[in-house]
Amino acid sequence: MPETILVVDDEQRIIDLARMYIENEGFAVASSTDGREALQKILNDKPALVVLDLMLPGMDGLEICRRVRTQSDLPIIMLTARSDDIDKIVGLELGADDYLTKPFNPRELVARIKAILRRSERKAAPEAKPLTLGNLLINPEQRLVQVDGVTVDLRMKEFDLLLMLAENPGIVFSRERLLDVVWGYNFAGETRTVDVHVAHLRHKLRQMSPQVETVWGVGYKLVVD
Amino acid sequence: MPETILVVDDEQRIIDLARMYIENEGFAVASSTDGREALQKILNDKPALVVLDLMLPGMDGLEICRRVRTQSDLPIIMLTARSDDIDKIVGLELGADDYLTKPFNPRELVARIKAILRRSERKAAPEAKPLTLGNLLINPEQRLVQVDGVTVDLRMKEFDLLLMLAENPGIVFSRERLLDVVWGYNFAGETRTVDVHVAHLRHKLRQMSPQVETVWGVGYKLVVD
DNA sequence: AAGACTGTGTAAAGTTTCGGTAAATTGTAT
DNA sequence: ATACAATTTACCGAAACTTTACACAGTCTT
Repeated sequence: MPETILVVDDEQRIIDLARMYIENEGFAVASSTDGREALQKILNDKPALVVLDLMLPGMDGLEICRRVRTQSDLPIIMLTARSDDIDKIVGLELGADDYLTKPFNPRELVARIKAILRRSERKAAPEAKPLTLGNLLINPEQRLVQVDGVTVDLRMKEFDLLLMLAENPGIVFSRERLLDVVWGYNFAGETRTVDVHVAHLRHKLRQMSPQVETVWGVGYKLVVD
Repeated sequence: MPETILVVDDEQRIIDLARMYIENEGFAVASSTDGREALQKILNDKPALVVLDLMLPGMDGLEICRRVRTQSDLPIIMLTARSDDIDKIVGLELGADDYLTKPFNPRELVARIKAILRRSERKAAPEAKPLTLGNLLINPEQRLVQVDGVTVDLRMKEFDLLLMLAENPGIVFSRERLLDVVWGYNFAGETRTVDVHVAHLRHKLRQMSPQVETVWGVGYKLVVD
């Protein structure tokens, strides 16, 4: 399921233009021509980012920006008609993430959307410290795995899966839970996928002292013995 | 024990960003989003330097700066949203040591922090000392790179990229992270840009013993073997 | 012990990512 | 303004990885 970008502008023409380019990049687009309605949609559609015109009927962009900011740090790109306005907005420091003057280049808009999402999507990596479990060593920031000092090559999903299990030894995770965490909450595929990666892990980590155990009918856990 | 830099800004996003790069240079980071709290922390945490946003809730940056100055000559770098403001501040002569306009380049911020600390004569943290890794030599001050004593011509981005990787050998960096550090956090472009520069590096540094490795689906790292 | 259900292993199909080349764009110096 | 250098974008084919499919093996229930 693609991420949604909410575009708020009183000119339908602008919305259509933006929609064309944004959808072309694989995002979904929601839109509104009215300030109040926009606030509603922010709550309902849970957009990943809002493109917000300064001048709006209902409630102006500044006010919306301010209100959103009291609630969340949802990324906002402000559109203004005159470049003077940018100084004004920036001066107010109400926490928009970027600014663009009309007429804007749609490609530029898309580039900035991507840049901001790239930044804000950075997964909070809580534990970056190396981790030892029996003869297993995991260094998250190097994405390095060793068993008895011997480096084992793991692929991305294998590593993420092992890390998840190893950070919580003994804890049972359902396949659904593992999909949520390792694959992302919007993963649409089969839970069986997890099984395959567990199989790969077991195969590559034969010599590992903590073992990936199956909890029948429930999921998997890592046991340290 | 590392020196502490106190970062004061009302936007948590900015703080997080600054923290990432400053800590990466071996400093500790304290932070505050509120003016009054900041004054407290200056007393408690005894920072070596303060990065201070002009606009703040609680008490604005100018006032804090003024108060600190009555007590000590703790180095201060002021952040402002508009370049106009700098003239204003400088006019007030309240003795900040440097100024930076938002959006700022995090590398630039770090560079100025180091410059000021160096100037203020305490033995500053990890200096821009030459760096050796296998048969690779990097001298950041001269922006000089040698492999087996043979100088290699690198372009600006190539050098910055290599330096980032070489300062943290073994650590995996996502393209996003590299864009943030080398290109600046408001770079609005493709992540693939990184790939091209990595390709150039590999081509120019065939003989280098540490190698730039691809971590599939994640990013790049420099491995020393 | 049979039947129903859950998990494993293997391989093929599908998808994404990456590296290289070249073209387009931007920046810099003449 | 023009030429040259550096950076960024575009695109394709290859490689790496992921997911699906399916037959078989194991486990639990009655």
